[in-house]
Amino acid sequence: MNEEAIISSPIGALRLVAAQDALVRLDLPNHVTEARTESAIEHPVIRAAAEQLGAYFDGRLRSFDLPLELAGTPFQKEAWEALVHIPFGATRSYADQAKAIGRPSATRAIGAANGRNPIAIIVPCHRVIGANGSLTGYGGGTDTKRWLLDHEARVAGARLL
Amino acid sequence: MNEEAIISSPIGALRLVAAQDALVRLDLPNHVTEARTESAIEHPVIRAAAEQLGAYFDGRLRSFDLPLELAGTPFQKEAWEALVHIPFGATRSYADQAKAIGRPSATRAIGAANGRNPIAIIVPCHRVIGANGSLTGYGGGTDTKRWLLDHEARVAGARLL
DNA sequence: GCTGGCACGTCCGAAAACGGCCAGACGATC
DNA sequence: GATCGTCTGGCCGTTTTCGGACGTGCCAGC
Repeated sequence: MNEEAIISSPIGALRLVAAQDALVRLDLPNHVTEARTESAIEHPVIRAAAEQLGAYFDGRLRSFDLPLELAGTPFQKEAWEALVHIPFGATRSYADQAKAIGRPSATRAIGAANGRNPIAIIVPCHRVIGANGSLTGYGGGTDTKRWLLDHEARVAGARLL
Repeated sequence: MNEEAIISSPIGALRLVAAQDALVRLDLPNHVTEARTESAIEHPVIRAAAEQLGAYFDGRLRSFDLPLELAGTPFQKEAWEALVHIPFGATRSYADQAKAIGRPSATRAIGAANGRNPIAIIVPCHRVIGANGSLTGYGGGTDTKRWLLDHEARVAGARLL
């Protein structure tokens, strides 16, 4: 029922999964075990996602525009929804995100929800860091988190010139 | 995703549900609340089931041949699988059925599993009765259970003539 | 015919454990 | 004092675990 594709990126192989007409999942390299060779991409949503990801890594794209389908608890959906509104190149603390959804003290729950974000990068859970500036953690590994943040900072900075 | 139809029968309205290319559910009258009028049956599996049920109630069919999809726990699937092997017109005790799947002492669990049989009549949980011959119980009501058993006994007897 | 003990998988609710946290308190260091 | 680690207690949704209560039963014993 779900269609799947693996594409390469500067941070490694990414797995994209689409159901019907929406993207459902984007796994980071450390969760992509399958060493399947890339094949022709049939699914329109996956193809669009692949293209936008390419532009993102090239520094040509700052905000994604894709149909997403986020499966989770009501709380998780709210949390992920809040993530999408964090601008490219910016960061927020878990407390900020908690406030944004009207549950100022649910900071730990936010951490847990972000950890379950099914669509990495596009739903930018990497832009959420500790209130003291530490990276705290990332499903794809903190090194990947740092890479993404550095990348966005670099691109955002270059644009200012 | 699932297609559904309601057909009439000598014991009342039956609800048939099919998913993809297999029958998924058959509800007995006492669980069919909806008073929907019968409409044209589109789904091939539902149509086949309706035809075979007609033949069954007419005494022309003794064993069903339909693609079934039984959703349940491993234990339940085993239990239901055992049901299908009970011949038309025959009865077994819950203990018999328990032995048949290699768990001789799980008689009460068998009762519970039969009570959850999603496809009545076709998966003949009505052919299982107490060790002492009592009907004990039936999702569709013991009167319906008795009707089905009488019907099968009658048809089976007639065939012997 | 009725009663009580036994057996077994499943469901359900409650309780506890588990995180990608945070603010405040406390020393320690410079 | 200002800054920086470290530690502590509290916070919150989710998951896991656990215990008890069922239910289409059966058998022995009265």
